[in-house]
Amino acid sequence: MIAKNHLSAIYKNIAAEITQRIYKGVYPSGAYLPSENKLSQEFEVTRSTIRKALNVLKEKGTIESKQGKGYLVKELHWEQSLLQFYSFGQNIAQNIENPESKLLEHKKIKGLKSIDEFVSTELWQINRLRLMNEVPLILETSYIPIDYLKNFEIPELKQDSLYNLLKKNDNHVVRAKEYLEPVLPSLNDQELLEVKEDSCLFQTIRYSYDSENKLIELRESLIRGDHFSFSVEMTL
Amino acid sequence: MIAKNHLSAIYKNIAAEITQRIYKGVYPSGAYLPSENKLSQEFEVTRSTIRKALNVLKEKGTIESKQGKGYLVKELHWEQSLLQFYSFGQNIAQNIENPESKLLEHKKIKGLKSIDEFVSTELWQINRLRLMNEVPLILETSYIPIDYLKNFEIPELKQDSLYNLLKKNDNHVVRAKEYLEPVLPSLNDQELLEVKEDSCLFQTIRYSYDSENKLIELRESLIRGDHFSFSVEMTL
DNA sequence: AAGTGGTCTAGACCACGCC
DNA sequence: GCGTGGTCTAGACCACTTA
Repeated sequence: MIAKNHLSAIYKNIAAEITQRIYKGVYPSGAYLPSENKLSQEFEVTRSTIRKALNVLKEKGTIESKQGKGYLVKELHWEQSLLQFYSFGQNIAQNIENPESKLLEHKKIKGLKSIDEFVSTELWQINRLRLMNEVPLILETSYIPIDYLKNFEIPELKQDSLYNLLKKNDNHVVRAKEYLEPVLPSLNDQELLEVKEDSCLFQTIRYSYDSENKLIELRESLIRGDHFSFSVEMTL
Repeated sequence: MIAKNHLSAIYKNIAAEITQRIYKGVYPSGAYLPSENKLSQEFEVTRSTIRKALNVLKEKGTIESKQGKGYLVKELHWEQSLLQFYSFGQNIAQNIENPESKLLEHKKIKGLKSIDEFVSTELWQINRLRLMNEVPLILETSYIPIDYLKNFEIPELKQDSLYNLLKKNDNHVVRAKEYLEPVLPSLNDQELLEVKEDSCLFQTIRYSYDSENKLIELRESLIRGDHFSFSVEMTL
């Protein structure tokens, strides 16, 4: 039951409740939410209050409204949100074609000195190479506590995304922060990404957290700067 | 007068009209808009329709609502929006301290081959160095058609921002797109930014357009990657 | 006390998708 | 035709700011 609490508006409580249900899988991604009318009956408010609540989720990109159909729970929405800033080339909005992912290595390590949260945590280290049209573009290294990824089968990684695997282990990423820096490739990077020693790369580091604010993945990516570019657009 | 046109919702037309008034200076930045009640009288709609229109501008960052006071027209909001992605260092949210701007050079050039819009346009080329706490951080080169910046006095540049100068010449930037790439510094860059040849930089290229979609500034910035980092945060 | 934005109600009509 | 989301109205009460 949603409390009528004047310290925080009702629509915010409803938005939080619906978000929780999405986390917990009551409203699974790919499915539609109950209609505005049904939700307004359940929460005993008018349709406009429900609309205001749903609008909160819509702005965050958690759901998407389709006239005549309903509210669709989006999958991986936040990962796409991060990716929307990347584009290929400068003016061309090319589509992602023939994406491919090669698993280079996976092993257990005892911890990461440089990351406070992972200093003494047993981790999976997973190295992958991402290609597009057979051109190597991104070199990824993920670190995930083994506790969060107990059922880990190699073939799954080739088909499923890491986030889906985490989901199956009941770990839901709800917040992520990503940092970008320009770097030069190491010898190993040069070989794998097929670039020269003087061609700069983007290095991104992404921290992914669950709803309890625990770090569940650290991902370092090296991205070829000659094929990717980061872009931001602003309109008054 | 706002037409009741069912091809596009009324609130969108009102939002566009108010945006135009902000462009034209009817509602200058730093001032408050007329109240919701007054606007609903003028446009002959209910308060909720006005609120929906104002919400469009609020989401874009054009205006800001303050309970009990009104809607404040923000200044340079889009430039701040671009800047919000930059941060100093990785985890520290340091403030910008002792900012300084050195005018290195300014001259007229006959055009830029690499930019279609500027191939045969007489341009101002303005080179500036930005420092923070006496550390050189950003090397900027701006190209502006001389037609758009007729009254150009050197001392003004030291105090006023380029956008304010353009505004005084009745050129209002309403849209900008910025691209980011990792690059290595040239010899000249190394000297000015005080970095070594193997320390990577961010190169950003920003295109600024006015309301008629004319390119009014091209700005290339070289940013020290060891002091700046780009970051994006996403929340479900 | 008066004016402002923030929230919420109850009801209406429209445009879209599907059967 | 029916259910869905999208828009709009008319009015109420609240919280905040300023005088």
